[in-house]
Amino acid sequence: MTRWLDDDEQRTWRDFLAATQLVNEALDRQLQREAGMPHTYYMILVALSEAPERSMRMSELAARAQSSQSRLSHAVARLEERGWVRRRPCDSDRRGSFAALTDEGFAALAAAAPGHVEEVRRSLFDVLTPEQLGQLAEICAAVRNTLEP
Amino acid sequence: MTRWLDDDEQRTWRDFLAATQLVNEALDRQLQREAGMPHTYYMILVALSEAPERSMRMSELAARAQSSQSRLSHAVARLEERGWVRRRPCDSDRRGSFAALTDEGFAALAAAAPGHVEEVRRSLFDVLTPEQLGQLAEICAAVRNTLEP
DNA sequence: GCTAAGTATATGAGAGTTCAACTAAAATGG
DNA sequence: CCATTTTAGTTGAACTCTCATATACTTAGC
Repeated sequence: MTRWLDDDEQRTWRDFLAATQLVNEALDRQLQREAGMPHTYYMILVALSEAPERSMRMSELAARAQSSQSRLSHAVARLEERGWVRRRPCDSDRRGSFAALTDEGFAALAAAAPGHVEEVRRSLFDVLTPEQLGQLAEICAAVRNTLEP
Repeated sequence: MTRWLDDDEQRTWRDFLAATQLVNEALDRQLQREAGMPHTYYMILVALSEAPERSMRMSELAARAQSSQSRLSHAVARLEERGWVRRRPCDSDRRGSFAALTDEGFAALAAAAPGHVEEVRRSLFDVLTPEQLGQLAEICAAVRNTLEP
């Protein structure tokens, strides 16, 4: 009944798990060490920094930062404590709220970005040939398009 | 100074993050829902099940299950509470200890495996062409060989 | 309009992870 | 040998994540 993985598939799967975990751990450690934040927080700041007025509705932000709403809510609470983000109510829909990046938050992001990009290159881009990078792009796009709601 | 990512690289990077996260979340949800354990626990059980006598030193187990020692220690404590794993001291090195999969643990693993493999296929293997799968295998192996200690 | 259903967000508890510190036992090396 | 350093493993605290639930508002249906 079950279509088990053959040896090749097993190896691919385990390499996939190992590789993606290694990349994610490298990212998280670098950001935690040099910027005092986890990667998920960094993604939230990035998303906000790219929005008009550096401000966005919470649900929109959750989507862009690839976060669940609950996770985002907790995270923004912490970011607010640090003064990096501020929440404001939404006028047109009184259930909603906006999260806005503060100047301090933008500064923290700007300070973190170079080290982060370095790490991204070190742990992924520099490891692959240009051809492999192209292949990876297509593979990830395919997965994303299939799995994303 | 900083070599920022160009637009193509940005897109690749974000697709990579999204895709790997989607796969990991799918795995974790499936296992949590149908087997009551996170994927990290599953990996521990798998590693043990493949060892001689279904038993292994903690450090070896940490390496095989891609876990930090601390994480493993906590996890095995929980697995012990469930009766899925048992710890025994090591004779030849009295600092060390073995973790052994119990029959109940093996049964839990056997019960979880089919649904898990299904999910692996659904969220990754079935999405890709055979060619892409080969490419992914090489990419992941390259990353692993570079980043792994 | 008024009720029912749906949406946007928050919140609390429980569980897992990390990091730094700690214990204990081996290996190293004068 | 004895002192130092390394290794194996555990532990507790702080933090993040998930899941279920709660709240407040909005939209639909009648």
